[in-house]
Amino acid sequence: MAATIVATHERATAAERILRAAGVLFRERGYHGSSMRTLARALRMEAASLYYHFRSKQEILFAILDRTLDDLLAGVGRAVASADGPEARLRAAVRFHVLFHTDSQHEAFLSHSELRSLTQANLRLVLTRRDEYERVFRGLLASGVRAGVFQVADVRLTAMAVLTMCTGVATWFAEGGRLSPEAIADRYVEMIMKSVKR
Amino acid sequence: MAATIVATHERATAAERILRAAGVLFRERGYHGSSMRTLARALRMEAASLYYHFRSKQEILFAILDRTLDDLLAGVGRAVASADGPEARLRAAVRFHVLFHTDSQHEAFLSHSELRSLTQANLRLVLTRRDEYERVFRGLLASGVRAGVFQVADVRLTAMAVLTMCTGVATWFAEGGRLSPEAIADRYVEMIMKSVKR
DNA sequence: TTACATAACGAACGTCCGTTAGGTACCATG
DNA sequence: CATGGTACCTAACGGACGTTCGTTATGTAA
Repeated sequence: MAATIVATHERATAAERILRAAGVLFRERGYHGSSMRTLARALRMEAASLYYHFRSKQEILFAILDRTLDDLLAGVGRAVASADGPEARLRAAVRFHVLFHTDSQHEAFLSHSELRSLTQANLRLVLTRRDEYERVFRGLLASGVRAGVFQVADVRLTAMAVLTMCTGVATWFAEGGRLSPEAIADRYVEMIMKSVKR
Repeated sequence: MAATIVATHERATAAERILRAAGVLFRERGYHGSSMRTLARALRMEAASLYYHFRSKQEILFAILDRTLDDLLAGVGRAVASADGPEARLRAAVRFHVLFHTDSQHEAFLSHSELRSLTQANLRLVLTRRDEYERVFRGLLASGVRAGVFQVADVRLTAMAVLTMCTGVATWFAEGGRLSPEAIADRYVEMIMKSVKR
């Protein structure tokens, strides 16, 4: 999962190391609260050197969100394809969504909290694909309702509720905490399935 | 609800008008993305004049979060006191929580997204009271489990799931949108009760 | 050896930042 | 009518910001 940004290895390219560090920094202090000098310091380089790899600070933020959406869309596609029937598919999609938010915690958090720091053009690009992602969940809920296995008052609202609930995991999850990502995912799946089942 | 920050009236004090405008601005551009000059412009004054009412930019942020927590704690207290039994109490608390996040959308959003912009001392103060708020929901869930009306695998995790799900409303709610705050609250209450009931 | 690519550097640019100092109208009250 | 607080103003401070510049060190292929 989250294969596009590898980076934890030392053999990652400079651009990947920059994106990884920027993800952590932006998440901790926010986009406007982080300076190119601080980011450079974390990477043991000078601020000017960052401009060899990226044209601007904005481009770094956009690259993070863009890759995150790549991973989200590819991941949910794989999850849905791996299962049969609305119930199993929703389970797989929710499970993926939660695990993604523990796995790529920083980047996932940014995808929601720093949309406001994108230029209008970049925001449009990101929102279009985020919509696409949300449509997957609306589709799963709707087909479950049609099949008579789900009962939800409002597909659109339920999809938002499910997504924001799981997305919230990125705001409080702590590595090495009481519950493992898998345990959290399992319990979230159960809570959600109980809520949407007929 | 949310009576502490009145302000929509023209008869609000200058300090209240500043907090109200700062809430909107910080939410739109973030704390570090908003300057005292921009805030002043929105209020048709000069940046220096803000310092007559507040000692610093940080004090403005803290005042917003502090008042928001006042309102949250007082509101959930009233909600819980207005009902009898774990089920009715949880319903009332959830309903309040959702309505608060549509009502005081900007301030509520900040209470989660701009914690990172607080000084350490201010953060400690805010987190202590946020913990207190979360404990209310954990308490409601636990007493429902003890009474045999709820069945949840993990009280702590379920409380976080419920809270972040409702909190998320502040991220997407739009005034004059498809659903009224009351309709959203009602449906959220139903989804949650269905998920936690035995 | 020549030629070019890669990846970094330190210094400087103009701009904006949060904040402070000092001044000035406008009141209400003596 | 004088006084003093209230609520704002203009001007300025030092510092940090994103970014650009010219330069350098190293590697690699012809």
